[in-house]
Amino acid sequence: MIHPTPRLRFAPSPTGALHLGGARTAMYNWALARSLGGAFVLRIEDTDQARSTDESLQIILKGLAWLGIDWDEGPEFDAGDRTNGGGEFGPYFQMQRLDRYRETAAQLLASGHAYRCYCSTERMEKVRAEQKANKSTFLGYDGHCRNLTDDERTAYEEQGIKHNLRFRMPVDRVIVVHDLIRGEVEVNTKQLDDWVMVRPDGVPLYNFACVVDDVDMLITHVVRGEEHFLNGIKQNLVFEALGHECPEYAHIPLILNQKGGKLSKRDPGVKSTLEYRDLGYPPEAVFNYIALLGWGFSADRDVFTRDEMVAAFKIGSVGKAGAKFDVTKLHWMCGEYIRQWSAEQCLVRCRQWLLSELPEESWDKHAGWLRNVVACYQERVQVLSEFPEKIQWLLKDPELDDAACKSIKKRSDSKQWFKGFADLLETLPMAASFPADRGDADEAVRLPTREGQPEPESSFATPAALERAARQWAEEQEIKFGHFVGPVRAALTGTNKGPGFFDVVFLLGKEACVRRLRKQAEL
RNA sequence: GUCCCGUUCGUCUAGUCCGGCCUAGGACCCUAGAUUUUCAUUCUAGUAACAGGGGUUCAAAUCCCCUACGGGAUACCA
Repeated sequence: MIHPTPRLRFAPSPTGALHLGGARTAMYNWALARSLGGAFVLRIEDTDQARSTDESLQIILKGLAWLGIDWDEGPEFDAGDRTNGGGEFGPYFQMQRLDRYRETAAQLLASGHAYRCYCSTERMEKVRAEQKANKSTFLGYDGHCRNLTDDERTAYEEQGIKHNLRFRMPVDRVIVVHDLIRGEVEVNTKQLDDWVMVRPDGVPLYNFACVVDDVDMLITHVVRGEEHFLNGIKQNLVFEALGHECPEYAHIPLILNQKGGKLSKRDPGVKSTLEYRDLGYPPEAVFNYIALLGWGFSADRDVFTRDEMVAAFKIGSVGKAGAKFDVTKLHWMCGEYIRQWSAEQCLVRCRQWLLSELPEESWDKHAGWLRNVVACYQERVQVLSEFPEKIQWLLKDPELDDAACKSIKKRSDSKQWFKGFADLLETLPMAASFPADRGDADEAVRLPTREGQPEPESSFATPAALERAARQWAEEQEIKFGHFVGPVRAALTGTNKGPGFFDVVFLLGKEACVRRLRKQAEL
């Protein structure tokens, strides 16, 4: 048997956000395509005209691009570093493929696989209600128009009644499908009704359009959510009616919310993909996390790159059970990625969150200082949107929080220390405070200060120089260094958390340190 | 109602296909300790699971059956 080029597709309908479940489906398709050396196609299923919007389309495209899921064929999209889309099997919007559906529908009508149905929505509702009332084991179309005579059809037409097209399902036939995840599953067509392929207005419905496109686009593998499992059976029969072989199917379980229920927009922590972007989640981390929902990279590793995932990905090893979404682990994963970056990389990534608090010009003017600020918080944040709040104390004199007040009150000598330490700082060649020009103070110093690193040389007081001066002073004053740091940090930063004490003093600069110490000394 | 799928630490999972290497491994969370000027990071240690019941077998998390529970489907949505 000839093995065709693997071609996979993700086929979203642009009727809303790309939530993480959809993103994961796209990712599994993408990963399988990449690992097989095949093509990844993005097809837009916009036949539900009432709900499809261009806005949703853009959200989906941006969401995929943000996660680094690139497509070989599909809508064209400029992702900055590359252009996705295009391709010779287009158009990739279903509403632009109506001719193909029309042709194929005519073919199926002619071959008897489809028939015209004149039943009204009202009648269908009534049939359905009766079936429920009778506790029927079968719910669905009753086949009213399945065997209409020509005369009956003509009569309907003459009354001006529009028809839709239904697929004639085989009666009582067992369909065996081989699913890459579920294995062999048997379904009896008794469960399925004659479903609608084409609406009265000529617009096709999902199960029909999907097959026509999968045939035309030479799709070889279909990876999608398990809510489509039964659709797979219906589609199977359309492929058969059309004389084509079925693609391989893989139905992946859904992502569940923390309670084990279906993911919905109301669930906390379960948002549209772009919301994660806007909250400063690193895309690599989100990618990594959702890959893990239903799949294991290896027995002892959870953190891996896109390339590593592609190399390791096997669709058959995706689990059959639904996975619950755990925001806490996502957050841990984010922190893990942020810590992997160099300080410089982190700075660039943080740009928008820093500039939300700072004048644009400070990006260049205080480049070194910002680099050091970011570096000090790199191991203290999990999402980048934490930055604005974290750096407030550097920008304006802080209100003291409870822990800070407590820390100051704990030592009866606090206020004397503030005054004395302020006096000391005034004698040192310290860098100025933001927004004043700090000269090249930040050029030589690379924060955070770590044990054992060589001491930088600078005409300014470095954290190491500050520490020497402070320790010596404390010794002369017979102050226990450990006692002194807590209250002073509180006075300087307004809290008892944060970077190393001398990094704090260094970053804050002379004027602000002295001002805050004297202010607290007098309260 | 009917049909399909599932169920390993609180959570994500490894192991299940081809029963013995499983006194069930890793990660998140939590707890304790170490390091530290705080917080964080880092490191060490600890708690914690084969849904229940029957079989088959010398041997079952792994195979079979039943029950319970969960998810999905049952649209002129996708």
